[in-house]
Amino acid sequence: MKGSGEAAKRLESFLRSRGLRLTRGRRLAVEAVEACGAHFGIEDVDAAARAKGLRVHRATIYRAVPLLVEAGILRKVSASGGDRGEYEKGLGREHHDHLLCLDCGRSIEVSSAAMEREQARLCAQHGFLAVDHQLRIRGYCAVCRSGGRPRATSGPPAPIATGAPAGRPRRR
Amino acid sequence: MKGSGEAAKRLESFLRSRGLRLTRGRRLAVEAVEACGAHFGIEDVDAAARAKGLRVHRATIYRAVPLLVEAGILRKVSASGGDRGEYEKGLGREHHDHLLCLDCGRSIEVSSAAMEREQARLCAQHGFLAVDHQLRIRGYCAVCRSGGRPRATSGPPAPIATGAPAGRPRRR
DNA sequence: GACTAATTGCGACTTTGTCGCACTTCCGGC
DNA sequence: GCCGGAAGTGCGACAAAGTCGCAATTAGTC
Repeated sequence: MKGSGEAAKRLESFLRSRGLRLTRGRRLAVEAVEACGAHFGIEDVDAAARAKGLRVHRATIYRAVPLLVEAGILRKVSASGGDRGEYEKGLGREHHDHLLCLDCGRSIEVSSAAMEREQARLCAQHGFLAVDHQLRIRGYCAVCRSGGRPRATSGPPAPIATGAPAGRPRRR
Repeated sequence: MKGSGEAAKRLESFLRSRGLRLTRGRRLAVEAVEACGAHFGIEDVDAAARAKGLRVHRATIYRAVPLLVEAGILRKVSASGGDRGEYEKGLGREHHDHLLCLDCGRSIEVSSAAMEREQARLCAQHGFLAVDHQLRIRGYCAVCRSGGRPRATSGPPAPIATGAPAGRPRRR
């Protein structure tokens, strides 16, 4: 329950550097985010806040999250389908890509120096200045391929996850 | 205006193989898609259909498009921000990745065998069976970097595009 | 041509996200 | 410590993107 330290500090200095205010809403947003799993959407942050008894309005979260991204506390990703806005914590974690299992919904994080190099080469070749990038490979994970696990189809979404809160797969 | 041939044929055999029907709605959806640019959303398909005087309901398009994806006629991508569902034609075009310019909004298609190889290696290493993948690098294109073009910020979205219909950038 | 299950059209509804605006709170100055 | 003004919040209304149930229609089959 303590560890918000770093993120909070980062937020504060970011806000200061931009002449923005460190407010209750923004602090609570960070707290709520801390309580989220590996990948989450804004609705999850909202839910986490509510679960912790923090009173912040949805609109405030929507307004705070982009700041957290700018501050480097969060990263915007589209780990799953890529439809709704999704985020992951970005502090103290190096860049990684995602292998997304279409069966159990799990998302495996991987990273490859060779890949990074190749991307850099591609960019250079096109005179493109990269800011960030995102690779998502969809397919079937080793566990599901060997059929050793309950499928997402018909049944609970397979509890084993990168660390997500509880239920990402729900949609309506 | 003629060329729907291939896609239509593909759709037909796909539907047949799945015991689904080749209906008016699905045919019109393909036609409308043909009229779209390189990257488009479902609303664009709808608009294209309307523009061609084809009467298809939005819901029908929403139902048809996933089939077109399954049939390999379309590919789902999140070329731009990655928020709303976006698609591109997938027929007869080999896989490519996207360099997305944050300034002019253009999306440059690139492909790299080395990258594909590295991805395959990564998957193998994790026992992951890839179905498809998507790499998106965001940053600034050569044109914008040299400052030679009107910026998206304040002003029309830079007409030079990968071939998109007309107005993707609009939101609300 | 008749039959039947798949599909469509339609509108209502949900979800996700944004906006304007009055009220509150932060924070630098005194 | 208190003040003042601007930044930020809460709120509800709204917009866009998607989905759903259902009656009417239609593609295929016999």
